[in-house]
Amino acid sequence: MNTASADGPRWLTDEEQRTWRAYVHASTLLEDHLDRQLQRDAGMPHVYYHLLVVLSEAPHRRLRMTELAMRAKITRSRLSHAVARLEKNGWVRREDCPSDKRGQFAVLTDQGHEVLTQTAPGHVRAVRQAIFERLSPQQRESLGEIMEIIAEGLQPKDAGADLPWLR
Amino acid sequence: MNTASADGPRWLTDEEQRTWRAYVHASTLLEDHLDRQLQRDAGMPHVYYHLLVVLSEAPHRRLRMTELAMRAKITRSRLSHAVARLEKNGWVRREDCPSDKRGQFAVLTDQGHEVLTQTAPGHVRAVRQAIFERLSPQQRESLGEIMEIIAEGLQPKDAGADLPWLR
DNA sequence: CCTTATTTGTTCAAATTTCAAGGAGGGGCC
DNA sequence: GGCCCCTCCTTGAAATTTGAACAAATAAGG
Repeated sequence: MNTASADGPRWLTDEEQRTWRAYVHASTLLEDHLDRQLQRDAGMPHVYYHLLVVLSEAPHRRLRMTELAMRAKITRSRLSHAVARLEKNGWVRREDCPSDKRGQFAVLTDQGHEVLTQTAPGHVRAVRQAIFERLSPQQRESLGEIMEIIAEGLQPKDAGADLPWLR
Repeated sequence: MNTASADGPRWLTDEEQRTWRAYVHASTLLEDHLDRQLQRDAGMPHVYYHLLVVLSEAPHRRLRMTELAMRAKITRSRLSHAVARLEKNGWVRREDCPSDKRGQFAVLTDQGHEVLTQTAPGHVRAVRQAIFERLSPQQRESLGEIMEIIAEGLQPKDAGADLPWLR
């Protein structure tokens, strides 16, 4: 007595309920945990750290603002503020785009790269301790598959042109 | 050439790397998605909505602030601000605790309960579409187990007395 | 060329979150 | 009672995020 009503607002089964609750708790605690760990050791929240990571993997460690926003799954507005803050820290630099006068590149500075290499081990350790060390091989595999499915569903995988999820 | 170095900063395997990235993307997109859905349909972000849900499940729809903070996995400070906001909306009311003059109860008002029943179906639909509809039965089961493990690891399950994770 | 959309990135104000105190009450102990 | 320590919750300021609005530049069509 919990599942469906013809077409009405189907509820969640008890197990789905439990699963959803567990997800919310885990993701809340984890993001909190990482934010604190990184704020303490790297002086920035997880989102900012992730921006540096994405930049570090890009060719010449630089990316157009919009591209960076897409890869980090955040809005352009949020990115503008974030980059402004990271720029003050000297970890990122802005550069004009020659071919498009509207465009801006976000560039990871040497200093930014340095912070990354200094703090990456600690961050990785935190992630490993929180997740991988606790899961069986099958669970590790499942988690990856599941998260890719969820992410794909929330983001038009054929995006690039239209990005309704980018506001 | 990616796993370990005796005791040094072990990295993540390529697969762990992919999994972690997928997790970050999925959780970011999902939280964003739900925040927008609820902000639009219920006039509040997901965290606030969750507070109302937790209250609605408590006896007499009331909980001590600290207890509510623990169940919602947020800090007391954050909760104070949140309840102040929900109070302005008329969805939550504060009440003094008779037995402990320091204590406060957060009580879900009828109005708050009304908002919840009105918006719950939409929220549930969003969750179902984003997660359960896309996963196989095995995956649904795995997800629950995995998230419970992660949550448990991040939160001293025998807590109640000491809550270092609560700042 | 000109006009009209679209895209790019920023900015402002409001909302939310974090972090460091702080006020007040409770409880143990002498 | 008096003292000390801990808990409960709030507060204020700074940091971050959101959402709407905007200027500039580009693209598209005629």
